[in-house]
Amino acid sequence: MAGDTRERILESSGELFRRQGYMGTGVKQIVEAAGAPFGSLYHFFPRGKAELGAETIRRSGALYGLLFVEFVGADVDLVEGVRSFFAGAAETLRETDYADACPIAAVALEVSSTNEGLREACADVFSGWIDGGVERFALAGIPRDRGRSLAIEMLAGLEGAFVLSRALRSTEPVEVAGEAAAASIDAALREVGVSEPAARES
Amino acid sequence: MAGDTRERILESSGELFRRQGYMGTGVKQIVEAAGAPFGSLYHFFPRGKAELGAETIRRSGALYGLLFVEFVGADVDLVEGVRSFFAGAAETLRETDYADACPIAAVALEVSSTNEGLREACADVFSGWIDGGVERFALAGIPRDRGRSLAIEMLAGLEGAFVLSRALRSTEPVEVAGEAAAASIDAALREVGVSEPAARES
DNA sequence: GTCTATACTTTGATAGAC
DNA sequence: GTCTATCAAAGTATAGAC
Repeated sequence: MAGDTRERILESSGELFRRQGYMGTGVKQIVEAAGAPFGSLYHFFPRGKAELGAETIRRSGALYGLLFVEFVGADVDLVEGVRSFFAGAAETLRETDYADACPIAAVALEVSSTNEGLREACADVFSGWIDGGVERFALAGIPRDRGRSLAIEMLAGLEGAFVLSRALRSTEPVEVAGEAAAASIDAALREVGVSEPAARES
Repeated sequence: MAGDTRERILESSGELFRRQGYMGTGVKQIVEAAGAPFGSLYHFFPRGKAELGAETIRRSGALYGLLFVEFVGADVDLVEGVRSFFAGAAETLRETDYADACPIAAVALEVSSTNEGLREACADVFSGWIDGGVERFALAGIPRDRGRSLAIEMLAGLEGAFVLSRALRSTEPVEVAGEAAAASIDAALREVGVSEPAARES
């Protein structure tokens, strides 16, 4: 089908950026992993690595956002959903030998001070994730200003835990961060006056 | 004095790795920033960039650990010390145009799956930071097993907030993470039965 | 022992054959 | 339109002058 190799290139670059970052991944490595001829990259992405990088960040970011919705949909208990999301992240780390964590964090840290275009792409992804969290928390009755702090706290805990877990080769940080996030959300629900979290949502 | 250029090289590589990561920083850029002749690098670090990288990680990590002790020493209130540490991190971000955050996180994410030697160096630094946190918390009466979770939670919050703050060019995540860490530590102190946190420590 | 000039490899990118 | 062969530049590392 048309656009197939283009999609495979984006998929490969996503996996490689996640593991090695932007600067640590060569375009030759990307096309090889995608099983695509070298020239295809510049056919589909005329502006080269920078264009591919920006699109990869936005695509990977959107997909990861969907993963969160899958675990913490409007139909499941918020706190339990968050718990299972972090548990799933820990499981993925174990299964991939601590390679697959956040799809864009490595790139974000590399480029934030050196490549404005890619930095913006990362910022847009993070902003979208935060907004998504705010909306989900609002469904559970948490006001948006409180929800924003909560979403940032949860996301920061997850991102930092990924850094630690990958370096330490242990899921402990992700597990600890998951419990912390669950506790904070639970506390916020109580503040708002939801004694039984599930009640309001079902 | 002897060893001066060697120290300057380590200092420059530390600053550059912090901003651009390991793969994004060339050895030529390092010696230029250090004002050192190119050959000096291989004189002081015969095994090249990898050796320099490992030593830079351990040195930068140790220095950053000292910074934490400076803010959260045994003589200051634990919760207030943590608050001021995060506030100082936010101030540094603003002052450096969101460049100076964690000295090793960018490197850690890049190398954890591709360079075992550097990954180990990062893991040792993170472990040292966590242990330092556990000890400081123990001084405040928090049991070591609880203190370990607390230290990991605080560090993960900080690291993740750095990722977000640099990409978003906003100190909001670091401020939110600081409040969250302070709240968790405060809660842990209450669990342990310290109604007035400062009392036990002074 | 310090450093400059050079070697070798890999990188991102392109021109042009099909 | 798809891809192979090649280029210029930047990367790390080394050899050898002083």
